[in-house]
Amino acid sequence: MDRRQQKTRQAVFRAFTNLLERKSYSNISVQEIIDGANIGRSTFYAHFETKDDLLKSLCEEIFHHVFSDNLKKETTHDFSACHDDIKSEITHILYHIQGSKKYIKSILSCESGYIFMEYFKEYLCKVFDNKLRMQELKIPFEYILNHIVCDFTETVRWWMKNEKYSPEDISSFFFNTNPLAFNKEFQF
Amino acid sequence: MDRRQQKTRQAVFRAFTNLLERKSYSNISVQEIIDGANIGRSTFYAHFETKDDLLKSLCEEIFHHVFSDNLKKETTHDFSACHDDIKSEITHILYHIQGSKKYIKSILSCESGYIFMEYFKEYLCKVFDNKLRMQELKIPFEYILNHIVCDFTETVRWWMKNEKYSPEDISSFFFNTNPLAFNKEFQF
DNA sequence: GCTTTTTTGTTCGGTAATGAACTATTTTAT
DNA sequence: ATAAAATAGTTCATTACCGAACAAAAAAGC
Repeated sequence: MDRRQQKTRQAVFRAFTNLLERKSYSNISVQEIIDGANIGRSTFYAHFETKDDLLKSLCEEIFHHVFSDNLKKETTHDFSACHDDIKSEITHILYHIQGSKKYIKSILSCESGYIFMEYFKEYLCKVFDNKLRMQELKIPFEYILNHIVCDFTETVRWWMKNEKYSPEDISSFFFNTNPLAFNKEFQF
Repeated sequence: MDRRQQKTRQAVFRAFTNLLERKSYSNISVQEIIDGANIGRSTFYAHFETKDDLLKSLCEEIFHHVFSDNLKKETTHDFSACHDDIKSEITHILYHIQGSKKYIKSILSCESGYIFMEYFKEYLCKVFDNKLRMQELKIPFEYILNHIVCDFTETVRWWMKNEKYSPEDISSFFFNTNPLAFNKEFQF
């Protein structure tokens, strides 16, 4: 991507998250973002259609960073290594989330958090989809998937407000409260 | 000035001074500055002819900031207020120098310091020129002017290495070691 | 010495940013 | 309720930035 576009995008994202730290999403005007990013009016609209579009783009930027390795791995379909170490993969994701902490915390601090959570779940569905055990279950697979995904997103939201824990800690909490979903020995 | 030019200039100045903190002026390549500023090659040369030109521009930027109020005041030729409170004017300049401390320290840290000092003296000559008492002196006026200017620049250089002093402190040191030059009662 | 690599400085067609002007919509104030 | 002010979103001619390619000089390696 052109260096100028990259700079503009980053400037807008930075201005936007800085504003989100101080005021809620709906109270932020496009003009404030433009001023904060120190760009021209038409430049903003060349990149983003609306404020909602900006939020969506920022979420996608974050997810692309957080899940980049995982989604790449999925395309290779390395089925043998697919099920072997889910926990380390989750820990890995949590490390990336820790790296994007500043952005995520800003977004989660107000109404925009809802949008973020919904997009987050979409991505997580792809990640967990073929990680869960495939045995026939007494409970519908979609229910289990939704259960795990929601649990994970809420875990992350909680983590962002309780920063004293490491990715390993969080990973441990998550797997200890969901032993059955990833364990082939048991069944729901 | 166009917003893009402003950004580019600031990016180059920032990259340049960051480099000056880590390595000496002559060991810094134009390419390093370009990379640090994250701009295109041709963009750098659209702003600055050479590395020396960049240094000169940075000095001028600093002096414009440090002396902006004083040079403005001079154009008005407010002769009555001109001689009345030199000390507060010097203190004011020292406050501005304190504000540009980061840049100045970087430049002074190596060979580029020599260039800075020479430009600095040029500006200071204009400031002190009509501040010194105009009586006929046993010593040539130009000698006194050079004496004061050099003393002040060296004072600033010393200050940049001994940051524990306030502008008021430095101003006091300076005037206490040069009582005669500004005092109408005495003569060299 | 010589070759190779790095750095410097220039050129230019293509692209993104600019800002001012404009309309339309929403907020705020009175 | 209505006027005024702020915000949203569009358009377009102008300008700065980009990057790749180029030649030339300097530095480094052998």
